[in-house]
Amino acid sequence: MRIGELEQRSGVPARMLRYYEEQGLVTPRRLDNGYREYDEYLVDRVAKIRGLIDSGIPTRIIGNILPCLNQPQRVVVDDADPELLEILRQERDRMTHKIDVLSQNRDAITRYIQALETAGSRHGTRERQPA
Amino acid sequence: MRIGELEQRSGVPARMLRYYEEQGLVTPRRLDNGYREYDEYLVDRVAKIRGLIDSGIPTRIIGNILPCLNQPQRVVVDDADPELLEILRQERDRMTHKIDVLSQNRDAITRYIQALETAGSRHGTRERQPA
DNA sequence: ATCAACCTTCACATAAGTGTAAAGCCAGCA
DNA sequence: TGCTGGCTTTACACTTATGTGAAGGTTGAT
Repeated sequence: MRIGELEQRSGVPARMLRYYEEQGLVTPRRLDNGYREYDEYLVDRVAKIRGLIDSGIPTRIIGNILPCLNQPQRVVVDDADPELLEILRQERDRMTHKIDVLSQNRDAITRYIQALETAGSRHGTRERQPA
Repeated sequence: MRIGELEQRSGVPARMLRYYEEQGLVTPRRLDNGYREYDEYLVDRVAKIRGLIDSGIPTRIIGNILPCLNQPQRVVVDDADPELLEILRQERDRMTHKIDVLSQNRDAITRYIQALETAGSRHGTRERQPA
């Protein structure tokens, strides 16, 4: 598909898709006329990239972990580059840490919201009911 | 405590502490001589701020959720600003989303690492043993 | 007096976008 | 045939967020 369709289907603006290509995160084939041609699986791929960037993973790192996310569960490289392996382990640990931080803080926010809601309803304020 | 001690104890460089103050995330009292004076609980606070920024939460948002993290579990505002409440709910949901994205991708990385390790050991490569 | 820790301020750096102009491609249609 | 409109291309510049470096000055302890 071309860039416009991918924009529609992935929700990622064409402008960003070109930017991500510049950053080496996606490298679509080119048609004879120079237009970018994207494979089907890239719809999910670019959504995933968005999520990762949004979660504080820099593009430089995302480039490294992309091979882990191959749609057509492709060949794991025969012999592992030990440097890459170490990068992956580090990044896995960093992600675990982010998950912990986010969980803790989300829970704190949740408790705070509940306290506010309780306080609000005690005052007769209109609040959404628990489901 | 002064900025140097906070730098030591929180691991956040003094330069950044001043920057976060500029962004309105911490507002230490001032001594007569103009030096910043930080309360004890800010040691944890600034570490939390670091974690949140690192997890892709912009400072503008962090400013909003800081009240949720009060050390001396302070007064929940008597009447809830419904706008703030909505911001909090949105941010809670966004954080949940980030957690999901990170978890999924971390698991994919973990599987990939294991595949690499297996492939490596099959080739006689030296690898760390499972504990 | 000297020296480290602190102050402000201005400037620079990097990442991740975002705007947009000027041109190329192509399908439909008079 | 040639025009029009929509999609696509590159290229250059601008913006915002998050820092970082360093100059030049003040404070306080020894």
